[in-house]
Amino acid sequence: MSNDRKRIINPYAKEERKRSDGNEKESPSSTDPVMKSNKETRDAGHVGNDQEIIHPENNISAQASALIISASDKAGMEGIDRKRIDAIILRESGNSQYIQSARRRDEKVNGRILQLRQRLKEASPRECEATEELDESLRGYQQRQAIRATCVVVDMDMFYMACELLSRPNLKNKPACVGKEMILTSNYVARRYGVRSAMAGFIGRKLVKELSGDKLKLIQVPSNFDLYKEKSRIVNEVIREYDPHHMKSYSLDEVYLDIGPYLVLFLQHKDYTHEQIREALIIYPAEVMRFLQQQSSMVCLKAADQVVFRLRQHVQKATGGLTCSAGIARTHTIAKIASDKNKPNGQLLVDPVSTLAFVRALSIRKFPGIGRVTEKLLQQVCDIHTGLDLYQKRGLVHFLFQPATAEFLVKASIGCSGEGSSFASFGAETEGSEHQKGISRERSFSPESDWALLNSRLEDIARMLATDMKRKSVVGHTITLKAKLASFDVLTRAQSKKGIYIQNPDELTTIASELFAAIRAQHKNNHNKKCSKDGSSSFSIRLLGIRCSNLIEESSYQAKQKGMIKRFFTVTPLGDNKGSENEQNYMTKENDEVNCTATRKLMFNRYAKNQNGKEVNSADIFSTNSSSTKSAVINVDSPINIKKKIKTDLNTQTEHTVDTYDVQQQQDEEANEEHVSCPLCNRSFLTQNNAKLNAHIDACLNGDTVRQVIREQNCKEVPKSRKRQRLTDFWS
DNA sequence: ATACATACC
DNA sequence: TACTGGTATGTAT
Repeated sequence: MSNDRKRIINPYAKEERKRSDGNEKESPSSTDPVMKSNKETRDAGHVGNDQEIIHPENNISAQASALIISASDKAGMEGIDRKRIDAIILRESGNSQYIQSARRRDEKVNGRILQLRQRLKEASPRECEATEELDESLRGYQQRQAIRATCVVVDMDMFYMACELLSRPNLKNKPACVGKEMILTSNYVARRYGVRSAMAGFIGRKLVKELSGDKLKLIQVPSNFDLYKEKSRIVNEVIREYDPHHMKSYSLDEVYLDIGPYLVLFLQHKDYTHEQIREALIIYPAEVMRFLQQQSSMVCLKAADQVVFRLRQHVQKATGGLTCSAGIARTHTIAKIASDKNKPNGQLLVDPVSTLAFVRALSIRKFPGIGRVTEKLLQQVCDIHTGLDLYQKRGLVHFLFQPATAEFLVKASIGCSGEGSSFASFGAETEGSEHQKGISRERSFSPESDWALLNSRLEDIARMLATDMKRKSVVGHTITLKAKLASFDVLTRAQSKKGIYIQNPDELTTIASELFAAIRAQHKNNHNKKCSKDGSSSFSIRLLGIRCSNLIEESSYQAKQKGMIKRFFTVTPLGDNKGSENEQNYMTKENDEVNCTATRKLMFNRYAKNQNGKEVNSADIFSTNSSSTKSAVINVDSPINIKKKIKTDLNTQTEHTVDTYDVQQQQDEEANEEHVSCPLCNRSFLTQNNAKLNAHIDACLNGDTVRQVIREQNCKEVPKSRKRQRLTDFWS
């Protein structure tokens, strides 16, 4: 295990850059303490009850640490005068709303720190020890580790900026960045002045101006995402040749892949050119794992390093000169960390046997998933700063943090985090847990309090989101509205209704508006209570966003919908009240207001009458053979929505009874040849115009039929509104 | 189920 | 002159 323990450090990179961040110092023995007795590490696992690990925030950097973006942890920012930069940032931030909000957030984190310290104080040393059970599971993780380093992360160097530099090479030696109000990325000259991504533009300008003694000015190039997308597409295309099977782009400038299969062909056929390997790779090589295990470790490492070096050259050539950096390791997490080590235009291979030593030497902030806050908590509560600290105090971490968090942290400390995307389970993991959990759109603007204007912005956002959802063919169950006040406080409000999934922009808008109104109401209410004098403080908003989560495939929802509609109508009207288990889900909730079963029976009878007793497959009714009408089906209401409308009708029947059937619409339909009849009212429709049919069914369910059903049910006349009202009006 | 927090680029 | 983004996911209750 120890003979070929060797870390290949960037044998091909042009420049070996000096590092002063202390992460390169010789790491502790890499013999595996998880495997041996953990006696000596146990002692370090508990921070003494009365040990003072509080660092009073007297210096600027500490004060700034959680407040501002002052990462020196970024490539190209080593050895800069961080203190001076932080001081300028703090000063320039002044007392803006933003910085005040950041302070409030930071105070909350400090509160958490105190809370955790208190828990720690009350704990017995015993509780903070690593349990045998924990170490047992860690051994399990380690044993399941991939043996070969085949995971690769390719990260483009200062991507947006580099794209711009292609056409503006003169900016290379001046401090420059992409982005106006918000800096997206900066070049390496600007980074020396502390200018980095996610920094406000005016801060960046001030930094350069001041730190250059007023000699230089930050050049800000507006972003051009079309260009970046195009370059990104080229990069993806190149990288796909190295791993067509699991290559995945994480963002415009980051790609994950596994070169295991490529290595097999590379090693099996030494005479193959890249083109030949690429062709052969389309058929997944069998027994990749076994083959690579049979090769010596050294051979695999060399080959991997060589292949990735070629890949990077390939990318550079194909993009007209964009450089990238890469990490190669046993897991994608380690590869990701490694990709940053020799940036720019470099690569780092972490030998599997050196992985432990590698992660132990890392500052915890380097681990993807440990950000500003977690770093602060770990540092100030547990005195944990490095991967080694994290490992040694794993018992403490388990005691203090939620199980999921603790597991993540401890796995990170032994280099096993994100192991799901390691080669062995890459495919399965990414297929299985790949599905997106949510999708959202949000937009910032200058603080605005005009209600109508805000709502029109909300509608725009809903439309954008609906477009995205349609493109991805997903429908969402939970709708969340997010609003950021002028004070930068963020309020959210969510809603989800059983069995209902949304994609349609109008429905999205409706729900979002309702949620927004609720937020406003609550906010005004709160504010009125606080300021007894006058509650007229305006509700000023600087950001609106909508998010859909609990996503499912559009097609599966369609299938479900069809099934539901069919069941809704085909359940025997004489059956008992219980129905199928599905039906019960949909039917029970509103029994108080409406006798749903009775309603359903009546509607079924109507339906059956119209069909002359012949059973009709609802799928035949609600979809046509046209392939471009996919979306229309979504608009067909689920039973619960129908009931909601019935309920609404009942509640507001006197002034709000709806007749959505449009004369013009009817004429349009009559002018055409091919017709299909509505299952409820028997009116006929174009088969091609699915949207109209669905709109009609919707309207029909809302209007005539339901009204009649209710009338029959209630045995009394429901006054009919003379006024025509469109469906959309009904909803607003 | 939902409000809020954290992280990423 | 102005004056801090957008998207996704996890945690706490």
